[in-house]
Amino acid sequence: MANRRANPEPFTEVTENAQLFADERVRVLLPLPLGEAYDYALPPGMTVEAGSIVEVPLGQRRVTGVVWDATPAGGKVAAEKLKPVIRVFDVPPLPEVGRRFVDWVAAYYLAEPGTVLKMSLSAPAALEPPVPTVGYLRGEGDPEALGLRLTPARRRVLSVLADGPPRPAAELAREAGVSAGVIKGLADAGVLERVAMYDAPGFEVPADAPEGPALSESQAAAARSLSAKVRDGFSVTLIDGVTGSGKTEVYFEAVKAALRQGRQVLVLLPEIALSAQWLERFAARFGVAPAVWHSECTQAQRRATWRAVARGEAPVVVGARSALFLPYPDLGLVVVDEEHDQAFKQEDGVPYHARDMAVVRARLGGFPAVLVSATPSLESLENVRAGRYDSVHLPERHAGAQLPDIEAIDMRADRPPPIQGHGQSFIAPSLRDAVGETLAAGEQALLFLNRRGYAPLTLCRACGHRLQCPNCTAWLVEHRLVDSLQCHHCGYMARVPQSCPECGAEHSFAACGPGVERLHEEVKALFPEARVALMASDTVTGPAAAARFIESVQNREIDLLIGTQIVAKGNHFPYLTLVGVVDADLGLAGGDLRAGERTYQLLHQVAGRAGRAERPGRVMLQTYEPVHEVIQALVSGDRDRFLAVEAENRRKAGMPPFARLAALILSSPDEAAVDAVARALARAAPQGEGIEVMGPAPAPLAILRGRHRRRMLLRTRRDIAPQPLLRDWLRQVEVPGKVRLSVDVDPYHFL
DNA sequence: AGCACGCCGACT
DNA sequence: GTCGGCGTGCTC
Repeated sequence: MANRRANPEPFTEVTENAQLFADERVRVLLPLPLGEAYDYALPPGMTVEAGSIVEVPLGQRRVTGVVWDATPAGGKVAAEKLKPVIRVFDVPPLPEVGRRFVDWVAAYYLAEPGTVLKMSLSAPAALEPPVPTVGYLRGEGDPEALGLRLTPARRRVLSVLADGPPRPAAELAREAGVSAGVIKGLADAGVLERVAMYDAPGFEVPADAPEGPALSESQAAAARSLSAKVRDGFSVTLIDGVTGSGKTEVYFEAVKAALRQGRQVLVLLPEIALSAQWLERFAARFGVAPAVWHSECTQAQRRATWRAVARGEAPVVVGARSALFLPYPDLGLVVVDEEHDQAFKQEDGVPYHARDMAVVRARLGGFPAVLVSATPSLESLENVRAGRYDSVHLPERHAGAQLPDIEAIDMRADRPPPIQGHGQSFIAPSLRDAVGETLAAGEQALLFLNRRGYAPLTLCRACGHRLQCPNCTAWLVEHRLVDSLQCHHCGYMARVPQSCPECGAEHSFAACGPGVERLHEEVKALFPEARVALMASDTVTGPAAAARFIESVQNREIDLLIGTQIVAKGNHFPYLTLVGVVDADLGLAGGDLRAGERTYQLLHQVAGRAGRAERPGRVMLQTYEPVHEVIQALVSGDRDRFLAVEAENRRKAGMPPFARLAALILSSPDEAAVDAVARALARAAPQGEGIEVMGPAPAPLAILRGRHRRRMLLRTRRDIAPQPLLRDWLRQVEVPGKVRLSVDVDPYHFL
């Protein structure tokens, strides 16, 4: 049931101390890639202030923009050419700190300010006044005096309304057990009064939440120190603690401290859509649900949340990275949970890193940022080491549960035997036995394989032809569940052909290597009795499906779960005691800068799914390289030594976090045109002490969506900001329209 | 980002 | 002869 309230909704007050513009010229930043704010004429009688959200004409259309800074002196566009501001929206102005943040992000990532602003204006419907529902109250009119017969139905309506708040007709009719006609009749006669009702945001989080669970000494100390920081302006603290060490409980105390100060709190999660468990935890602690913001929110939810945030009526927002750009009037704490997660790096649109920008937002707003992880990023650890960030260690596992025992299976010695009728198999005998024992004990097992579909490569046995994407330099992956071939890079889909497109041989395709669907097949052959479920992004479509899956595992309706990294994210399965990582080497190939770090983080997180209740967990890693430092680190549990080695390798190689990188990606359907621009860029490359340019080279995905791609990499010493170099560099090179040049500052992926 | 203006193929 | 394809370019 929606919360409603009868107080008037519209926002009309003028912000205190606001500098109202009386000039006839205002600068308006539009959420478009225009390079700069445009000047508009302010019609007589209309007043705006910096941050006012306005509608202006642009060419043939009307767009929403934000009055950006103080009135420009003069301006380069002649006053006669200025078009007038059409209207000012009746919402609070975008706060000063939010505007500075947009400018900061745009400058850092060399993006157009307008494209960054677009992320702040992401709920257009929120700007329009809400449409009220009609509510009914007991009115002045006396039924007797009006000569109205008090039928039992009418009497029930009046008695329902006697005690309380106004209700919409449908609700009132249901409560009183009458038809809508009775209510309408009473209202028309004047016995009931009609009032406008607005959906209340319902995001209020009490500042005096009940006491949480008892904290251990170290947790309590950490909580106290974080809570104290909430009063002390900007700081960054890394909470570094293993799964189950109570990190969430600790930062909840900081949330509570910020709420007590009357300030807003933002918690960023990597994939909010999959974190129903986090929301339950929050609700259990604070008694209410927080405002939620992510890409899967409906238009109505976005509208309500944006509005509530802007009006200061959403004390706690939990969201994906884009929640950083909401118009908080008084943000007082930002928490980045799972701070190492690469999902915080946005790759399309403006490529920004939400963890880093959360720190920037905290600095601009003068409040603390808290980064949380069981496997912190090397960046954050280096910031701690250098004294830029504080850190809090939460060593012990809470409530006596044991860390899982991790072992490596050497696949060279413990080879999976072929299965009749299935060809290759991928589960080593020792893992198979362990799964058998686990199921026999009535416990659950998870087989983790971070590869969607049936097989990563399909080829023709007759001629060796490999099924390739027509638009990309990538193999097509067969998805048997939906009977299609898919490109995981561009979304291309096709039916599996009957015969080889190259040699025409019939039924000649052979699957190479495992995907989760193929693993599923093998598992069904090995454990025909087990109830098996497959969890991948194509079987889990959206948060509701994810919640159903998780629930069925928790209810023990499933014995054996097969999943991609979608299962790694923060789900708690109390009866899961065995995790088998089918291909622990998978992420290590390819020579990516962060391959080792990422694989360690992912497998550590997957391993954490095992044995979280009172049952001890067991984790088995299938590997062809058991001596690899990542595998060794997981098996020995010596995370810090691994990170030290990894950091030392990066330092020696002159790579982040000990240097700065920026990638240039050129793309065009016309290969010659891309190469011409690449050569021109190479000629104009910046030079100097501590500056290095690599490339151009074909990108690892040399053709993506039909566009030829070239990469260049600028590397600078940590103390040299790459942005001025990049700006200077790009200014010198003419880029024809059909060639796209994008800049990725602090790149994470090297595709 | 839209939307218009602008030059080349299949249709009333 | 027009309707319409989407390639370039502008929007205060």
